[in-house]
Amino acid sequence: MEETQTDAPTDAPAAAPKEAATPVVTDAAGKPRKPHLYLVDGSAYIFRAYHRLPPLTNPHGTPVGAVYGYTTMLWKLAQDLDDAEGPTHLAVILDKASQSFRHDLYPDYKANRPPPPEDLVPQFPLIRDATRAFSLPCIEEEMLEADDLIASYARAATRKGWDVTIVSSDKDLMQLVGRCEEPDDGVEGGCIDMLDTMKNARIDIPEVEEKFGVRPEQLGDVLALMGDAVDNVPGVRGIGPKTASKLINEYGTLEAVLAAAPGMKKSKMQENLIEHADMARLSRELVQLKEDCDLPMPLEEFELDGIPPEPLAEFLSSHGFTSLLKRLGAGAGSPSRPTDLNPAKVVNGSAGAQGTPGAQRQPLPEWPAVDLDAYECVQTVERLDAWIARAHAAHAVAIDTETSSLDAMRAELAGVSLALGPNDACYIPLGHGSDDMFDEKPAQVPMDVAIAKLKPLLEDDAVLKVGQNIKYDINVLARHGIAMAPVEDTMILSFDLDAGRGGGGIGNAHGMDSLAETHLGHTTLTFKDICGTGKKQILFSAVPLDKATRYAAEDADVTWRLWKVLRQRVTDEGAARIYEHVDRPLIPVVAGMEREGIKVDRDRLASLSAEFGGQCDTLEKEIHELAGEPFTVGSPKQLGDILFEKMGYKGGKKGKSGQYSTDQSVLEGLAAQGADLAARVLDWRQLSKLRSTYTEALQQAINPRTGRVHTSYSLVGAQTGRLSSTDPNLQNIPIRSESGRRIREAFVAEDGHVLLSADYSQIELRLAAHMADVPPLKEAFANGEDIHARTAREMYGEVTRDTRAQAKTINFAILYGISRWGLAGRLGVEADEAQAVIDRYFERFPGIQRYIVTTLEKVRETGYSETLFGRKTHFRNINSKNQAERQGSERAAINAPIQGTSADIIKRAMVRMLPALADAGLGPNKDGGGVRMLLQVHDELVFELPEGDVAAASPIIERVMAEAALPSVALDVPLGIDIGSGKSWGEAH
DNA sequence: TTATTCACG
DNA sequence: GACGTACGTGAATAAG
Repeated sequence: MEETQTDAPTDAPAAAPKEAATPVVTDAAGKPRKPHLYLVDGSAYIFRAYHRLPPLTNPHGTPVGAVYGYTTMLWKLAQDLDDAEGPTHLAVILDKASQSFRHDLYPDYKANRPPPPEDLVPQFPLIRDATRAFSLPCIEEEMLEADDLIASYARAATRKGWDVTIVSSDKDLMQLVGRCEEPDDGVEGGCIDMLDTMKNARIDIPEVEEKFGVRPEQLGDVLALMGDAVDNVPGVRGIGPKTASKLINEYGTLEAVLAAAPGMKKSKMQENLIEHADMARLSRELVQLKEDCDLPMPLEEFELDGIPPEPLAEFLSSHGFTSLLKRLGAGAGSPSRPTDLNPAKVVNGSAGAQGTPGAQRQPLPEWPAVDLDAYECVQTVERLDAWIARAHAAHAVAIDTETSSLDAMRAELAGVSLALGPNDACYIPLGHGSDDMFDEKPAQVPMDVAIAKLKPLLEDDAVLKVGQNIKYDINVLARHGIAMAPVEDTMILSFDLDAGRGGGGIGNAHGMDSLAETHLGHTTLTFKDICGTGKKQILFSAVPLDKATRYAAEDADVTWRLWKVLRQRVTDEGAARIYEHVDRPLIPVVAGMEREGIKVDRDRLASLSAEFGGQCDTLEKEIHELAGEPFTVGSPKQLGDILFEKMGYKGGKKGKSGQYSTDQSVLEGLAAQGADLAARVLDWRQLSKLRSTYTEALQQAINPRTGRVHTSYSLVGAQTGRLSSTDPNLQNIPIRSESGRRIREAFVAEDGHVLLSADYSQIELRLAAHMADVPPLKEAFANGEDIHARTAREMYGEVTRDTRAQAKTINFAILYGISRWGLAGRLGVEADEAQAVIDRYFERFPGIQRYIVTTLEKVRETGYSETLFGRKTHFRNINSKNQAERQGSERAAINAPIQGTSADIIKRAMVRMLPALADAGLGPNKDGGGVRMLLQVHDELVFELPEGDVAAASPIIERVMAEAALPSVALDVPLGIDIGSGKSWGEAH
């Protein structure tokens, strides 16, 4: 579609005859042409380009994705010079980052607008560079927004009889579309239209009418009524685009609507119209474009008279835009679009074509209620083909798999549901019917046929697959040979928006049932409703098809709706940076790690189990003897009674349940007083824990099919952004105690392979030193010093065993939000002495105190904390009247930015790791060679690789981890990485 | 189902 | 004057 070649023999995209400027513009054939001014809305463009284009970086590491998009757009426009509709004059208009007269009208104007993403900021000046490289004029004025300059230039040009095209898709500017001017001297008047270069669509009167239902000259009134959340134009509450255009169509103008309001039928809307009439009038002023600005540069200077190739070539090469550079050298040809556009955006632009009118901006009120009877059960190949064809056309499909198990590595596929829009969903049963050969199986498309049909759709780069926890579906489908991509996940969208907010519902805050309730006001069927619970629970494949269709298709339908709602919010609320650049790309990476699994030595676990079990038995007998009676050692209640009632030890503390506490610190206290029984119980507890939680459970966890243990990571498990691990939890395998450490020896590599462990050393303290700006700590890290020793030196002037240990305790206490009592407990001193230690720490490191104060101020005000990469964590109780609750939130809020930034960094490393290894020829291959990433334990990554590849892989792993914050964040401290390898995980440490 | 305890970072 | 004492997790167990 962009193959329109110019026939101009040029070495630049568009080189008009390079002659002295003449008042008459000529076309390629030398015929006079009516001037046509193109006004490019540069600022708006780069925001859109940023969100649509991949995060490219130039050779200097500067992000340039948006600049690249901008450059190709200018190239394309300049190319159109010889087109009858193309530009004869062109200028780029930019917003100057400052106040405008609208802020005087309404101080909150644009107050809601989130700051631009951090990797977009460095691209703003580059936009000017790019414009200059094309030798095009670039206009920006203090106190004026780009829209006003564009309006003023457009009017000035049409008065001269020029045609004008505004290159933008801004709805405010659409007010100008179709404006024509009859100039005084009788020359033919000029008209205004718009061009959306991303959709390659002209916007004229019919397009505006279609979008807003009113003529462009009425649009200002509609915009005033509906308001604008992004610019914070208030509008009238409860009135969206549909209602606004209906009202304007009915009454003609905003003033007429407001005047008629008292006589309208009583309704919430009518009340709002009366109550917010002033807001509507103010909004009208805010959306009014200023058309009489002074023009900083006369129109004539915008004439396109050839683009000198040298500065352009220099610009292109300095940013590594080699394909454009090649075209420039080759003389002609249009710049191509980058191939890997985010399909989500393509879909957003064309959603209206699928019979979901108005499903873009404010979808909620437009959608019909969920209708369980609207869904189709797909039982023939013909119907399956039809759904697949429609999904291809829609470019986005919500998908959900129904299976026999929550464990993706063991689950049997029962069916797949798809949704293309509200109530536009189906269920494709594939494994229904019991195994009883006398039962009649329902008609179904055979599994292998359906898989073969679905595979091209689910692997198509141009079709986005949307799921709720789609990592699960990826892994189920991977076992049927389908590598589903690209994907989006409504659960993760919700997490990146609302972590810590609790979602509103009970239970899993980001689970579908609670999301449907909060965002759609809809109560979904639950799995329990369909399959029952407990002993009577049945497999999904045994559910009758009509019931199964209602449940499964509803899930896909709801997922589709949630996606529309949440995806818009992610863009609007500034969560796109963390979602697009960290969490979304992590999905397939973590899915892959889960499928890899890790080998454990069953025999070794079994013998450890036996050993621990034997020791427990011996201890138990001794304990009963010491107690003078048999009792359940594992019962804290019975143990408490024995110790504090029967044996009369002092120091029993009762909790709120009226029970004595018998936790580790209590038993250690008793043991120190010589209570043998307490000491034995401590040993018993340790061994019993190791046996039941690890040596026994891990044997059960070995997958019979793969012979390995596959954990499941939750990407939304921890409020701070950390992963969590379940079934089994491989993030809490023992290491601190000697007998615990032996369990790690059972995690092993395949023959000829080794396990390699790479972990960030002291990453949270390093981040604290950076974020709180603590020069001595930064210096210590830069020099590779022992950080706790340095802290001791700073605080006490000398480093001894004692002062270092105390410094270490304080360093950690700081990360967790300290209290004098907490520290006193840890240090074994009185609270006032602990307070003195804290004071001393703050005195030596005032940055830390500053960090705590400013972090809490921000959280109290906004309700959330943020990591260096923009991940938000909300704290509902930060202003609670309940002191305990509030202080708990404060401690968590101090910790969250640090723990969360650390989580962001290792996630970024994980996303980059396998591509970096593959680039070095160390990618996984079919015969078990190459490096496989198996586990993540918060600050550690575990790999399995051929013994001979350790030397080649280690420096790459180290570099990717050490540089994971770049280019988005440049830390003041180096990130240290410790690497080790061996036949087992224990050995690798 | 809830509380307690303890494994990890 | 009482509150409850370090952040973030998941699993097993006893007992209601």
